[in-house]
Amino acid sequence: MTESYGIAELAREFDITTRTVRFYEDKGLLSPERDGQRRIYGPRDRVRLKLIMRGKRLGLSLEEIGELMDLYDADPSEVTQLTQFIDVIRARKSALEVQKQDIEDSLAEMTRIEKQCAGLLQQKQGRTPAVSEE
Amino acid sequence: MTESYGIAELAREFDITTRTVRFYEDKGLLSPERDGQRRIYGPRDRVRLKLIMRGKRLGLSLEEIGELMDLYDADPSEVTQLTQFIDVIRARKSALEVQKQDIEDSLAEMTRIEKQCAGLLQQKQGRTPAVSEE
DNA sequence: CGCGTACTTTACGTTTACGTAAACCTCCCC
DNA sequence: GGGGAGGTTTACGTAAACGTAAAGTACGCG
Repeated sequence: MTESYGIAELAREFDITTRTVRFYEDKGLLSPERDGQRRIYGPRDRVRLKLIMRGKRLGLSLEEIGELMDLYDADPSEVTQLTQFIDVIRARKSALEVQKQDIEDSLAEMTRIEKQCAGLLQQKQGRTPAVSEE
Repeated sequence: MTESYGIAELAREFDITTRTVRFYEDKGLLSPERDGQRRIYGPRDRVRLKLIMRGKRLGLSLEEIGELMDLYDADPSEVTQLTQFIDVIRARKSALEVQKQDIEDSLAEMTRIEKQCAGLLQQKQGRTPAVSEE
């Protein structure tokens, strides 16, 4: 028997609201089974939700996330589809490379500022290790 | 004499609308000079706009971008401010590290899929290197 | 049976990040 | 002096991603 979850359970795990989970379903990103009127989520939904959260952290829209997940489990049969498919993936990849570069630039700047601050702190504190009292 | 730009000029360079540029000003992210009623943008505004665009590519909100830019040119005088400042920067950095990891994971997956596709393409095309004609 | 807990649908509200339109300057040029 | 070209303010519109509230269903329990 494959493991399953209720909506509250899933929401708790990913630290989102049940409203959000239903919203994602509404947008076609999730498609849980039903037990009567209740939603039953399986492992596949969990994986998808994990991908959604990662996509959000990367700043993707729900629509983009959906397209990406479609890519993940599509298997293109035609050769022309296949080559188009590869093109899409390469485009997505190079977008990610740009983003990665942006991150590295940002990290470098912040590290620079951080060190600068550390230097200032040394100066200012110098012979003042405690919080002025005593 | 320091170089300056009109709003349309700046908008063109960053491939956004003038509406957007004014909107950023409204949100306090830019603060151009004025020549009569016209806005005059200097090098500082250009740099800021570049930072804004990078922030957007990283999925940050305009508010977050503003806070970050405040960090960039703030210089905290008090020691307590300085240490808080460093904490904020470190938090920001670790968020970026998470994002970087997300990107690397995504890149890995997409590369996997890409290779899988390339393999399929080899199979299907096999002895059909050209586009059928000739 | 009534109560609580968990879930459901329906629907209007809210924030962010602009788009789009209207109506008004203002300088330059023929 | 009548246009443009480029800029301005004011203001209403919109898409995305949920929040929030209302009203109903379904189940287990003392």
